Amino acid sequence: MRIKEGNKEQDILDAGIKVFAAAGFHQAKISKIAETAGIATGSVYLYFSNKTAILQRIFENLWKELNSESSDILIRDDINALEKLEHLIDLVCDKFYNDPLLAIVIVNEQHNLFKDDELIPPIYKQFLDKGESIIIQGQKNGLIDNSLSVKVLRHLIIGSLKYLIDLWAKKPEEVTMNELRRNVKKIFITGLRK
Amino acid sequence: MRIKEGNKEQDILDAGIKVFAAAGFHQAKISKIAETAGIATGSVYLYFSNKTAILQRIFENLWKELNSESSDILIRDDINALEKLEHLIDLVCDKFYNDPLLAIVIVNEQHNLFKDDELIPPIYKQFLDKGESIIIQGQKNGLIDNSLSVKVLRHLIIGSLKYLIDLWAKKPEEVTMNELRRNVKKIFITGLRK
Amino acid sequence: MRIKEGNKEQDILDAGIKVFAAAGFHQAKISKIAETAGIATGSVYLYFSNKTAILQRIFENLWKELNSESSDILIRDDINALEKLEHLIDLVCDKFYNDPLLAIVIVNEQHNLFKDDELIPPIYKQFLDKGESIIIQGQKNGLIDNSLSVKVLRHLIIGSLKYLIDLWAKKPEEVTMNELRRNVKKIFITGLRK
Amino acid sequence: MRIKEGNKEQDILDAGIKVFAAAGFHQAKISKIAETAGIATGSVYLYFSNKTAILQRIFENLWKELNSESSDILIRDDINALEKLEHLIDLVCDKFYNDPLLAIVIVNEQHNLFKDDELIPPIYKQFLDKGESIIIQGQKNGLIDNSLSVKVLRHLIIGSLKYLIDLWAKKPEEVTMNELRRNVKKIFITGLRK
DNA sequence: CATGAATGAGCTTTCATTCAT
DNA sequence: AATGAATGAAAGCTCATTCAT
Repeated sequence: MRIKEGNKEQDILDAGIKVFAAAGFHQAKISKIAETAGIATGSVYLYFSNKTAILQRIFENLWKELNSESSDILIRDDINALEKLEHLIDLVCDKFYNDPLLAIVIVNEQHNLFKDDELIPPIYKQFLDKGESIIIQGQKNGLIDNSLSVKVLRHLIIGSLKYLIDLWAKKPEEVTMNELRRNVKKIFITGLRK
Repeated sequence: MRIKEGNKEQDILDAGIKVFAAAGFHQAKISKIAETAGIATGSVYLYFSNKTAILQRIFENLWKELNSESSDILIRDDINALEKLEHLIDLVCDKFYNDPLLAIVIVNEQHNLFKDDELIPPIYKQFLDKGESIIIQGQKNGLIDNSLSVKVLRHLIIGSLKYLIDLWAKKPEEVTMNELRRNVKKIFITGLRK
Repeated sequence: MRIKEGNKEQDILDAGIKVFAAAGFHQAKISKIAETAGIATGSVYLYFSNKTAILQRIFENLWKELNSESSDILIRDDINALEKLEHLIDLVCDKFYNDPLLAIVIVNEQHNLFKDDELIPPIYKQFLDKGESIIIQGQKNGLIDNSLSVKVLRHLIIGSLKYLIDLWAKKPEEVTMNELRRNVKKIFITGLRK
Repeated sequence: MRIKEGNKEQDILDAGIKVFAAAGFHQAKISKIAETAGIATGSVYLYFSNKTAILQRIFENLWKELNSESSDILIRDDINALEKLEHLIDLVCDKFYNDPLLAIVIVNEQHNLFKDDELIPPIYKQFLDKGESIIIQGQKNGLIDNSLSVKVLRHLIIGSLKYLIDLWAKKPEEVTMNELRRNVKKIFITGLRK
């Protein structure tokens, strides 16, 4: 039998990121993804049940990674909540800095999954919960203004980052990742501090 | 009088907002927009050259309106830059508060236009420039930290607002517009202040 | 607007019979049906929701017609049950004699509908019921052997006719319709008589 | 010994009957047949050149068996033509009674072979010829009406049986095989007798 | 002989856009 | 201007068949 050479599943995910980033989810053709991955169209369906499943897995992998790495931040007791938030921002910025195409896909195509609640990987919600728990911790310790809504805050931070990262990924000449990172931290940390 | 024709064009735009908000740009059918507007499918093409043109006009109209109203804020000399920014945030919040469906469309479908630079209405860039000039003014007057990047800031504010407004439009029971507005102001104004 | 010329729905049904007869339901391509009907592929879907719906309508139309015409036979009081059966056989034979392609479709593709009970037009069951009621009448009047099962009989007659009509439609040189009709009547009527 | 290989071929045929009966020829997947047979998909092609060949062999085996067994009936001189026909009917009924799935396949999928004359196993025609020769014998001996067409008769009997057996195989609760057998014999034998 | 991953042609269905009326 | 029937290109997905191991 023909043995799987290399890791075709990963090839498809990589190709998916490229094609989704370039064309958007709906314009992306499976045949183009297959071609980019160097396999036949039909082979895509050996690894993923449909186009959405590819996008879903891209998301899942990203948040699984970020969630895992953020766990280390969460449990540290040598830094306070605001410093933890800074690390969280760094985590996200670093991830996307190393994979601009992934950034574009995440920012622009996330809503294709969010229309159907089932498609949102639970791991994503876990990641958001982590951020939320840091904010709550900060409020308890008097570092973060108690009058601020946790729900609003977590979306505010995510939203800002997403928008900026998309800007950076599409026009890296207009803003560097470090500049972006520094500004975001400055605003949020100063703004959040009581 | 041209009221009748003018109305029909507006009917299509209103229908477009409804249908785009409900189904997303790519899933939205022209036939559904026509039906919602109370006209025949083919008649849509008497007013708009294609589906994208409808979305484009929705954007243009929004930013035209916001741009026009923000002019009044910009020229006031009785308030400082930070207060002007507060008014800008109010302007945007009020607009979307009165038209949640529009909010959903703007937030989720904007990237369908941004893929092609030609499709971005110049008026949108003018609006961003207004915000930028307020920030620069604030930096000159020593109200806003000079080390912050104007370009990053303007996208940061827009991005945050967009994400939060989308949250509010889709799940108004989770967060009120006033809560949202208060939080955003608190963070940005405190964060921006030197 | 473009006005419907002719009867496109009927054109599609006629084309469907031709193509289903030649290629079988599963091999039949919608594009071929459209071509045969002289319209564009997509236009088929203005009249029928899918391929199965075309087959379904072909069946429905046939049995509607046969059911309607058999009503006249059923209510006659100048002929007995066996004579009524003879007329029923004539009815079916005449119908198919005038439309051999329809015969092939009915005989060979019926089971594509019968897999899903919902797809069987109720009118077909009504037709079978008519035949059954004639047999019961004949049994009551002592013309038909009481020991024969009505259920078996009605399927026996239908099954024989279907098989023979298919033979005739595919190889008309091997057997004439009149020969077929005469033989069927002879066997069943003599066989059924007490 | 070659038992092992012989078994595998038979496994595929048995699996084919199951899958064809359940899903129909066109919906039946080779992979499903392989799985049912307990072998790999590709292995099917070591024994059969394609999907149609499996169906073809199922037919061939059936008619080979029936043809062989009917030879014994044909040469008997202790019973007349009508009694021989009765035995032939019993033969067919018994065969299907012991293999209802086979019955379903034979009845519903036969036309997939009959579209191409080459695919019809010659042995099938030999079986029909046997039936024909019995009828001719009966006509010579004055037991069967001379005015009846041999060709029509042989198809009439086969067709009736097929349709009824399908009914029985699919809804055994509605009619027993013995009831079916009794009815068929009664009608044909009485109907055929001069 | 056996495997099952890989192939890719093929087909149904959708829908933005056109155009005859 | 208005209509809505008609168009036909386009793409997701299936699965019989192949073939490298």
